Amino acid sequence: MPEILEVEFYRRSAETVVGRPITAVHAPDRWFCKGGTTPEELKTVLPGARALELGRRGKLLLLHLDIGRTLGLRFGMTGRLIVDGQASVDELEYSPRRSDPAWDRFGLDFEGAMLRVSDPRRLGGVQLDPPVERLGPDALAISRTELAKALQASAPLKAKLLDQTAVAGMGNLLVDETLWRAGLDPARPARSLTPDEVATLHKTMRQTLKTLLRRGGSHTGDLQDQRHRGGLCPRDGTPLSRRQVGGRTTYSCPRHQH
DNA sequence: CCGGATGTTCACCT
DNA sequence: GAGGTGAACATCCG
Repeated sequence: MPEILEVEFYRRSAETVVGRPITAVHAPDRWFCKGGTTPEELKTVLPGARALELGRRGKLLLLHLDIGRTLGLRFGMTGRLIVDGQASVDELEYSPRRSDPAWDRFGLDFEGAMLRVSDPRRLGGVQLDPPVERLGPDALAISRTELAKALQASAPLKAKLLDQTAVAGMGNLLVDETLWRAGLDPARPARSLTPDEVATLHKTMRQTLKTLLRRGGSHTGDLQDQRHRGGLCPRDGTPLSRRQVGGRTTYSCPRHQH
C-alpha cells in the first residue's frame, strides 16, 4: 500500500469532494466491502450524503459524512485512489502503470467530482464506520510517551512498529528506513530499548516521515536502492543483512544497527 | 517457471 | 494472552 505517506497524499487530493453531494455509488465487488458492510447498504446509505471533512488514521482514509456516518477506505498493497479520473500517486512501485477499469473495486460520484479505488490484487477494502479505535496512535502524530507505551512487548521492534494496533501507519519500507536511520536492530525485543533509544527512534521516525513526505513517498528512502540481495549500506558500505522479521523481508546494516 | 512484492485477517500452533 | 507461521487475495516483475 500505500503506507501512511501515500494515504496522506490520497487524503489531500480527495479534499476536492468536501461539501459535494454523492450522486452515485459503484460497488461491483462484494468481497471488497468489509466488516459487514454490503454493496446494498452503501447504495442505500451514501447517495445524497456530503463529506464534511476528510480524515486519516494510519493507512485508513476516512470520509466523515453529514449523515453521522464515516466511510473508511483501505488500499492494501496495490490500491490507488483515483480522483477525477487521475491517479494521485503515480509512482506506486507495485501497481501497474495503467489502471484497468476492471480493477475499480469501489467508486463514488459526486456533483463535479469522482473517486475510484483501483486495486488489482483486491487487498484493500471499504467499510462503513470502521473500527478506528482499534488502531494505535497515528505515526505522523505519535508522542514519545505513546511510542514508549507501544513498545512494551517482547516481540521484535520491527513487528511492533508494523502492528497497526500499536502504531498506525508504518509499513515495511518506512520501518526499515527508520530503523536504519536510527541505528536500531529490527530484531531486538521492543521492550529492550532504553529511554534514550526510544527518544532517538521517536525523533528519527518523525524526521524520516517528514523527509519522505517531502520527497514524494515511502519508496524515496535512502535505503531503497539497496533493498536487494547484495545491497550495501549507504552509510558505511557494509553488505546489508536480508532476513524475515515480523513476517516481512527486512534489510538492515549489521555494522551500525544495534 | 518461480519467488516475492508499500497489507490485513484469520486459522492454527507453541 | 502473546507471538509465530502460513494461507488467501491477484497481478506484475526480475
